This record gives sequence, C-alpha cells and structure tokens, in this order.
Amino acid sequence: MVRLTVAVQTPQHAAIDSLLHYESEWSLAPGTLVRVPLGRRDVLGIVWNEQSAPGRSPPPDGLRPVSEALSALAPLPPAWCELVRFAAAYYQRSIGELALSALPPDLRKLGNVALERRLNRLAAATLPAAAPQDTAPEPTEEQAQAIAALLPAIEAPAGADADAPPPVLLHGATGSGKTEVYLRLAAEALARGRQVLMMVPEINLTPQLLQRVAERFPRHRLASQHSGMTPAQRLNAWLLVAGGQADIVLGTRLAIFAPLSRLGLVIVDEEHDASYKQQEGARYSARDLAVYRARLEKVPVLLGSATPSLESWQRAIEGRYRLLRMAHRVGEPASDAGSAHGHHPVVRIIDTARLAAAGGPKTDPPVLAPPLLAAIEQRIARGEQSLLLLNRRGYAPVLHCPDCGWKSECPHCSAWRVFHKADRTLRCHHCSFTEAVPRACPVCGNLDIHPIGRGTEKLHEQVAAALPQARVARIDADSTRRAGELSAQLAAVHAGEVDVLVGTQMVTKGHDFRRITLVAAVNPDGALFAGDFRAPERLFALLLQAAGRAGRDARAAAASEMWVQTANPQHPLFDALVRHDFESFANAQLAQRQRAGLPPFSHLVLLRAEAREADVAQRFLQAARDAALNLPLAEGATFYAPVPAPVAKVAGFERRQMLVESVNRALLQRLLAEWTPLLPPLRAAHKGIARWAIDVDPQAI
DNA sequence: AGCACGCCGACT
DNA sequence: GTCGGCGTGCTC
Repeated sequence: MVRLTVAVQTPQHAAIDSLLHYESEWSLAPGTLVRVPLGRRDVLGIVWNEQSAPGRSPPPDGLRPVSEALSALAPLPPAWCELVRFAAAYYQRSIGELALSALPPDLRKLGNVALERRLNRLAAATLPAAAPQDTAPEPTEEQAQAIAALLPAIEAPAGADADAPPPVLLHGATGSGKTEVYLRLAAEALARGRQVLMMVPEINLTPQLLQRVAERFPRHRLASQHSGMTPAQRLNAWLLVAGGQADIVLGTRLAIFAPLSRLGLVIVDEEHDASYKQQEGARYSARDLAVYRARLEKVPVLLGSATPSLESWQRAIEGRYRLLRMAHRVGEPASDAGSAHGHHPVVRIIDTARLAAAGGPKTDPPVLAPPLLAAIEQRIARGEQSLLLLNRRGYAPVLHCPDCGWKSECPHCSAWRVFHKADRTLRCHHCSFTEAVPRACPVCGNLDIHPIGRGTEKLHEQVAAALPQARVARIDADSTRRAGELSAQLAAVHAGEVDVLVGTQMVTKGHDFRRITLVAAVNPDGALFAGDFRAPERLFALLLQAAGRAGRDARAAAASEMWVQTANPQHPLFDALVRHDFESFANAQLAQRQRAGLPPFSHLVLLRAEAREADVAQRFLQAARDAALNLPLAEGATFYAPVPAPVAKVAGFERRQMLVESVNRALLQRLLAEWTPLLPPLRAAHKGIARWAIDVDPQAI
C-alpha cells in the first residue's frame, strides 16, 4: 500500500486543505485523475506531487483507499500541474479549487469505464474531409518581418538549460493583419509536430474565426473552448486535448489550462482585453498566465493588440518583452507616404457643449450633431453603413418624478433601475429585479413621470425619427438575448439590410463589417471621468477599436470616419485618438500612473467582503487589516482603509473592499501567503459575512 | 460547498 | 404519530 496526495475541490474557507491523502495498492503518477471518497460522496481528484501545505494538520492515520484511478486517460502533464500550482499560489486559492475548476464539469460524473468508451469514440471520429484550403494571402512586408522575428524560437525550441524566448508584444493597428501572422506562425509550429494554444477574448471567438482556422489547417485537429459550448461539447473538446489528439486549441481564458503536452506556441489575441481576467472564483489573468506558461514550457508567446495593455506596453519599453509593430493596413504599401500611421479613418471630435449652447436654453440638444447627421445621410445615399455606439442599454437609465423627486432606484441595489420601453419594465442591471413601469409616481401619484438620459433603445428611436428613410437596427445584450439572435442580426448587417446600426460595445469587437464607413461614439464622456484608474485606457482602446470597424481595408479606410460627440473635446485622450497615436497616449498614461504609484509601477490586491449589514463587512475587513499590520512583512505594503465597493449594494448585500498596494511584487506575494490563512478564522469570528474573496491584480478598484 | 445529523410545527 | 424546516458540523 502506498500513500498518495490527491487534490480535491474543497471551498476556500473550508476547515480542511484541498490536498488530501489516500492509500492505493499501486503507485500512481502525479497528474493521474482519480475518484476518491470524501465524506459520504465520491469526488474527482488529481494525484499531486507534493504534500499538503505546511501548517495544515498532518494527515490522520487510517487513510481511506482511492476508489478508482481513471487510467483510460494519461496523467495530466507535469507542466500543467506546475501551472496550476503557480496559479493557485499567485491568486491565493487552494490547489484543488484551481485544478478542478480547470477541468470540464462533466468529467466529474465519469467513471473509468464511461471515460474509456468516450475516448474510444472520439479517437474513432475521423477528421472532417479536408475543406477547401483557406487561400493564405501573401504576407505584407510588416507581416513578414513579424513572422521572421518569431520564427527562430519556433524552429529551434529552447533546450533544457537555455532561457525561454522572451515574450513578444505585437502592436498591430486594426486591419494590419495580425490574424494572418498568428496563422503563419501556427503553421510553422504545427509543421514541427508541436501544438498551438490560441486565445481570444470571449466576444471574439466568432464562428468566422473558428472557420478560418479550421480551413487553414484541414489536416490538423482543432479543439475550441468557450463559454457558449454545452457541457458535453466542453467535455469532448477537453478530452480531445487531454488525449493528445488536438493540435490547435482555440479558446477563451479557460483555454490557458488546456492540458497540452507538445505545446510549441502560445498566442494571445487582443491581449489588453478585460475578459482575460476571470471575475469570480480563482480570479486569474489568462494573459499573465499565458506568459508564465510559455516561460515554463520554454515556448514563444505572442501578445497581439492594436491597443496593448499598459502593463504589457511598459514591459516592452523596459525591454522585457520584444516589441514588434505593424502600423499599416493590409492592401496599403508600407512605404505609402500618405501618413506616418497609415491610412486610418479620419477622427472628428464634436463639441456637444457648444452645440447645446447654440440651441438655446429651451431646446434639448439634438441626439446627433447636425454635421454628423448629414454625414450619415450621405452614407445612406451611397449605400454604405454607419455604426452608432452608446454604452448603455435600455431606453433611459432612470425614471424620475419632477414633483417629488422620486427616482427608479432598485430596492436591492445601490443603482437605478433602467427603463426598458420595449416591454415597459424597470430593470436593475445588477440584480435583474424587474417590475412593470408604474403608471404614476409610486410616492406622490403624479402621472407625469419622465425618463432621464438615453440608452440604446431611445437612441434607436430618435435616430429612426431623424432618418425616416433609413433602416435602423439595434444590437445589444437585450436584442440578442435568445440563442441565434446575434448571428441573425449580424447576418442582416453583412447582407446590407441595415443602414444604421445602433449598439453597445459588444458590436465593436472582432466583427468584420465590410460596408461600415462611419462609426460614431454618441456619448463616451461617462468613461472619461469614471472613478477607476483604468477607465481612460479602456475608453481609448474602445474608441480606437470602434474606429477600426470602419473601412476594414485600405481602400475603404481612406473614406472612413470616426466621430466622437463629447462635452470635453480638449481632453488629451481625444488628441491622441485624432492622430491614431496609441504610443503617445500610452506614454502619457504611464507617466500619470508612475506619478500616482499605480500599476504597472505598483501591484494591487483587493480584499472584498459582502454581508447583509454594511458594518459587518466593514468590521471584517478592518480586522483583516489589523491582522495584516501585525505581520513582519507588512511594512513593505500599504493597507488602505476599507471602503464601499463601486456599487455598494447588490442584490441586498452590502459590499466593502480594502486595497493593498506594494511596489514589490515578490514581497507582496510572501505577505499574502502569510495573510490569507488568517482570513478563514476571521470570517468565522464575524458572523454574517456572506462572501469574501481576494483579488490579486484586480481589474478595477 | 455538499450532505449529514438534529431538534420543533402542520398533515395523511 | 410522521414529513420536513434549515441551524451546526464534518469531510484524508
């Protein structure tokens, strides 16, 4: 009999560790999937290569035996286990929680017999008949240079004692053909028998991209992983990878944990995208883990974006990442003297403050400035399309009674309920609490209650009224709620059945609209002064990406326009936008971040807590802070006082948060390792804490 | 987290 | 007399 350490899923605050011990007749390799008894149930576990955390109670005598080893599947690769171990330590979660959450949920239900049957069926499935080869276009000069820069690391993998190749940041303008670079490099890795991990943001994993990859590599098996898949599809895709049959994994952030054993190249497309950061459970950044994984496995990693994250940009400036640039659109010669930054849509900034003043005090300013409206009419006359962006769905963000001052607040959240005219409801966008719109003010009975502000529904209505000849459509989370609606609406746009498209930012990402030659941000000012320090970075990326929707190729780009309506036209962000100058925007932002001691010049951690009573959450965080300040390492970090979260109450729970900041990441990690074990007992001592979580490198504070 | 055991109200 | 409310407690 041998004693095994097994990682199982136990919750963060459970009194037991997630590494438990069992006995087995045979020694099992680390990474082997097993079923083990835990309490009264049988759970899925992974044989682990290390003992339980020091400080935990030692394993009791009289261990229970492993129920079953899932020997139909090869043990998960050592590099996979190491990635999980690192991620668990870095993001302050248990190994078991992280490891098990990286497996498809349906795997938990499978015994060895069922598993074997499924694997056999998958192995028997032949590759789909070679689809017509995607004709690979001749690379542009810039593309060829980017490919040449990565090629040596793919051709000659780093040896055991060599350093990993440095990460590469590809700063490529929209339309410069980053995907073609990815595909060519992938082809090189595949030709050498290596596997490719290609990650895209959630919204970007469109059927078009999947199809393009599949058509380019008809001889290779592709496994995709994204949240739109059914549990069974997810399981099969994962088994294809774990069984070593998949050559390409194309997926969203979860794909970072794909158990590839012949990894040869990692690609992170739109590396700045916020959806790479997991927002619940283990709050990992798949982009950061991609860089770690590539270093661990000594394979090249390519981070691509038209608007890189300031974190990656700073590393490129410091020389820790290699920077490659592609400034020109495909179809436009790199030597074109037309512009230093290539042919991109002309950006026009409209001062809405002046517009309002000109209209006089009595009249409301028009939704769209007259010159913008005229430009859209021109597009319609030419058979071209326009895209209007407004990052607010619903008809109006709040309903208001002018007599008594009542507003449509949510009874469960510190937020207004949004007026949705289509189904005449008031809906809370935080907790989904929905009621019919009252006929009269619920406080004073006044019949004359008004919507304030504007959402996409109202914009749609107003644009349709202003442009009676136009076919206006709207795409947002409400109009695409049911399965298939999004693709149907997108198809209508592609087919030219729409003249003006109104939408939230969900339409700005990834979709390749060939006929759109005008994009307008109707009111982006909210993001300009949002409390979060990353708001300008996100707005710039959004606007530049939106501009990229217009005139996807160089021929149309020259005639394309990006309009921005703002009451703050003098804001430096718009200056940089007009010049399509990411670099000067990024450098200015970095200078500000450095002065303020914000990331990437410092490292942040948030401790969040939720309770029915605000002061319960507050006292818990205060106690956690006091405990931290007693630790010897505490001097190396700043523990700020607990404050209400940006939305202080959601679904009846008061949310408080506490920020920890340090310039020294290694020290912060050691401090967290000492601090987090103190938190479960503290939670127990503070009755009424519904949830708490540590967020390392939070996305917003 | 599950999933038990454990003591107090309205039903065939 | 039972079915069942969710309050505390444990899981190698």
